[in-house]
Amino acid sequence: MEARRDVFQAIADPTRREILTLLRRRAQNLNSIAEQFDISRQAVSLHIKILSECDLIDLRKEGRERYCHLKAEKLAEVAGWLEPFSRLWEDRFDQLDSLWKEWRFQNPDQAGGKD
Amino acid sequence: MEARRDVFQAIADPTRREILTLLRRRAQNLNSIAEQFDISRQAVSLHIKILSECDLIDLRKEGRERYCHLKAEKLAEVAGWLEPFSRLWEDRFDQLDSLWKEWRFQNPDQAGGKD
DNA sequence: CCATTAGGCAAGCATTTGCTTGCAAATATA
DNA sequence: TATATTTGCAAGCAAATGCTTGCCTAATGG
Repeated sequence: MEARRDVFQAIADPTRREILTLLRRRAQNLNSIAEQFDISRQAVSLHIKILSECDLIDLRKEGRERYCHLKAEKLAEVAGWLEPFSRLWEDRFDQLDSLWKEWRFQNPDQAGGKD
Repeated sequence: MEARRDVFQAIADPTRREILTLLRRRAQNLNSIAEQFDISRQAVSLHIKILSECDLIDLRKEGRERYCHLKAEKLAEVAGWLEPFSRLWEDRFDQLDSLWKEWRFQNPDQAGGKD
C-alpha cells in the first residue's frame, strides 16, 4: 500500500470522477455521497480518502458528519500538463477550419447558407 | 486483463505520460522510445499498446519498424471533462486577482514597480 | 543466404486496486 | 441513559497492473 498518489491516479477512476462532479454542486457528507452509488459505504469512503490525500477535496468535521468540499484548483495540475498538447490539437483544428473556409470560398455553389 | 481502457486510465501512469510528451516532438519507433527509459523494451511495448488501444497514438508500420505518432486530439476528452471545473478555479483566481489589484490601488506606496 | 535488428507473444510474479463484510468509536436523539 | 446515526478500522479476496525473462517472427543488409 501507500502507493503512488497523485491527481492523475485520482481521476483515473470513474467513481472518483463522479464524486468530484457531484461536489461541484455543493459540499456533502460521506453518507449522502455513498447513497448515490451502488457500491458499499466503505468503498465510497476509500475513494473519498484517496481524493482527500490527493488534495482534491477538503474534509470538514461538523458534529458527527464529515463534509467533503471540492478543491477544484488542484485539477489545474492536470490542465497544466494538458496545455502543451492542447496547442497541438487546436492547431490542427485551426488548420481544418482554414481548409474548410477555403473550400467554401472555392465552392460557393455547394456551400449553401448553413454551416 | 482486457480491463477498463480509457484516456484517464492511460494518462494515470507516469511512464505513459512521459511517452506522450516525447512524441510531442516527433514520431518515434518503439525501440528508440524504449531506449529512453530504464525499464525493459517489453514493458514500454505494453505501454505503447495501451496508448494505442486508447487512441492516443497511431502505429504506422514502416519496414520492420513501427512508428508511434501522437494523436493529441484524444486528450481533448480530458480537457472536456476538466472544463466545468476549470471555471471554478478560474473564478477563484479572478477573485484573487481583483483583490490583489484593489489592494495595490489602495496601497500605492507599498505596491512598488514590480509585481 | 545468414547475421542483425525491430518487434511480438506468453508465462510468471509481486504489488496495487477496488470491493466486501464485520465490528468499534463517537456524536446525536428519544 | 438507551438507542440510532455517521464514520472509521481491519481482514480478506478477486482482479488488474507493471514488470521481468525467454523465445519466436519478420524485415534489412552484408
